Amino acid sequence: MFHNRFSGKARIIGANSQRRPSRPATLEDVARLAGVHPSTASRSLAERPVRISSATVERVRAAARTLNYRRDTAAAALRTGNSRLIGVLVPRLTDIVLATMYGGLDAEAAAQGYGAVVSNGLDDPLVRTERLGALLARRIDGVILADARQGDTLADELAAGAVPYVLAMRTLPGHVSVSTDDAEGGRLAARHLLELGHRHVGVAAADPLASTGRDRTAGFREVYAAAGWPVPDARVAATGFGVAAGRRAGTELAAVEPALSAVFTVDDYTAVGVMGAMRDAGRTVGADLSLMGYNDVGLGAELPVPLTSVRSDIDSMGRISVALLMDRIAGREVSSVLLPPVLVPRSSTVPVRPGG
Amino acid sequence: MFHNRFSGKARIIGANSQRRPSRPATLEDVARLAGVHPSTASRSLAERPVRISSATVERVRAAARTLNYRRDTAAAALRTGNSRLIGVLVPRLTDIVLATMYGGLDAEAAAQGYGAVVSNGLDDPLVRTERLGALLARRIDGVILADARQGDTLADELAAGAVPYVLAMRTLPGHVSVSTDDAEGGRLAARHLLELGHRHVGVAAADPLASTGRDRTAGFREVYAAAGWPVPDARVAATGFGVAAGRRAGTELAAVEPALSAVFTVDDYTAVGVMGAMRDAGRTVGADLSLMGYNDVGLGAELPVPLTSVRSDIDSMGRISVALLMDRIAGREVSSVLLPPVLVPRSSTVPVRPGG
DNA sequence: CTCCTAAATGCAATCGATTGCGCAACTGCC
DNA sequence: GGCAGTTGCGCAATCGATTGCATTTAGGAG
Repeated sequence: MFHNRFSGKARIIGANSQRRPSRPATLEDVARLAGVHPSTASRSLAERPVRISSATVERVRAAARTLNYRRDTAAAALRTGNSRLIGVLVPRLTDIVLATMYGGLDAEAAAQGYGAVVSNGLDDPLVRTERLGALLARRIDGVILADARQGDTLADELAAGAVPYVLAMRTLPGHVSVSTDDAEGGRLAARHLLELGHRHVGVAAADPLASTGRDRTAGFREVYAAAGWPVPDARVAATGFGVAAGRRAGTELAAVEPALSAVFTVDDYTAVGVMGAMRDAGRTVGADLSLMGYNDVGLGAELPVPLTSVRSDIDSMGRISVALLMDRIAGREVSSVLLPPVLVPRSSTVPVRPGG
Repeated sequence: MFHNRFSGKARIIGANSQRRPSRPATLEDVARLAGVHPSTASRSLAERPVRISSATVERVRAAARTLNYRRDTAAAALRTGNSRLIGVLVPRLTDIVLATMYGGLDAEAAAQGYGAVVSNGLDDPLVRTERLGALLARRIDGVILADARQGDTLADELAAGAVPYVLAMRTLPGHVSVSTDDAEGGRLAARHLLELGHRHVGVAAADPLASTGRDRTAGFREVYAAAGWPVPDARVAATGFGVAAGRRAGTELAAVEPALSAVFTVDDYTAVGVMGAMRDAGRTVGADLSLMGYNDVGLGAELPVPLTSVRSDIDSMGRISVALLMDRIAGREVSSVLLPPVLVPRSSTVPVRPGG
């Protein structure tokens, strides 16, 4: 909560007021100006007017233009039952991957004449439920759930309810979702490190209840196990997503004996945290330690030691989520979509040292 | 635009449909169950019911609870003229500073019973106008403009219009805003580098049309000029915000002769780009080059060479913006707020080398 | 010139919540 | 017991856009 608005040393400068002029034009104003009945005006303003002479359509549209008319979405929503709003639930927008996805999502929604409302669920069940409730109260036409976790009941509640939805980013069995092929991404990472000769490796698995963390880790371990070098639980640190969590994971993994020659982190930001911890432990990424990230956020390439990562088209993920949701709103059948991952090798991964 | 939804190698898996059950309860349903008139039910459900017996209030609220009633915001908006929605315009949410601000903003808005709708303006006048139009069509109760730039007419249009607004993050003369004291932040940075003995320094100024970039740069140069070591334009690279822009700035600044001993970057992300370019130019941050950022995003501390930065309470900035906007919506006079910046020294800044 | 059909438009109800006004019942006071 | 003032609640209008149905107009056929 926010109590003392001006706590600390925040300074207040200047002052200002603002005038509040006339009300916006209504459909009736437009109709009057065009000399027709409001219903005719309404039909003329439809995307594809039916049974209205083109002359009238033009006259009405001209009137609307001169009056700077904009349809009142609240009134339209009340009448039609469609708010042309979609709700989006993410863990946190400060995660650049989610923010990128939301960028694509927002643009696509706007292109379809929809608005998007995002809320940070903070991976907290109470907050999530509360926020979803607020979205539902707005008679949202659909929901994109980007913060699903295993054991999550919210998705099931949505499935049982009246509101169309799709999952994004993270999957959940039995629900339609748009995500990257995380298991395959994990395999790509594993093959890359194997090719460099790494046998004794660790994983910073972030959140095992999120399909992203779980599947990337699973794909990675699967390949290593098949190659005869299984990765035991002791070398998998599941501390959560984010820089701070990565630091904890790095600290855990730095303590493994004998020392790991490479670490796969299921998220670039988390990888930065791992990097920090490893530095403090005296390891040098790109020299005596190979480090991989995931998602290829723009920043990784500019790090002092550029970070090897696995990339997917996250912007498209947002756009496709919207497209799928639109299909669902229209009552069409939809199927889950998996986006292909691509390995992006950089200098943070190097061949294993003799004896590593 | 989004054309071929399943371009590339995206895979489609499974299939799923969703049932669409009964409509949500209306106020009339609640009234009927409670045995009162809808108007009475409406009054009973108000935050502070007036002229209604407490017994009736209880009965109505119980009915609402059992029916799982949620007020239809579209209908309420139509009747009252208040949508209880605020619009937010940012350059891009992938900027973690903006995303952080939005986090605070969103939480505070929710606490006040409002919803927030964000749009990415992309610093593109056309996109911004279009998006703001879409927000206005939703009869937004207010706007928080976080992407103001010098010469911007959008803010003036808002001031002339009927919709209350406040600027956030960036300031503009004559408009109420909530921002950090950027000039002071620039001065803090300058004093820090001066104390370390740096005389021959450069600035990565990002976007000079954004008050953040401009004021931080100005404050910095002001202190250096006063100390007798003015920073000429040739040592100020204004290439924009972001990692890629930072790389361009870094390339420019790396070419300065004689070599700079320190660089102040007005944004942490941009600083990462500068870092990358400097690495490629053979410079080592924290050794033969001191580098400063701004905003202190969580990541800076975990970089291989932890980044010295200037921090402000960005989350509060979002919350205060909402509080000010609420005041304005209520017709109260409001004043701009400046948040104090704090220097956070880390190892990317070191004393100047002899002869530097 | 009349009749029929189709095209163009008007009429009025409707979505769900809010609120000014009015009526009835009740309280308190002299 | 009567009157003023209060309290609790119902009535009906209203916000702005949409849409099924009715009505008018135009055009073509016979």
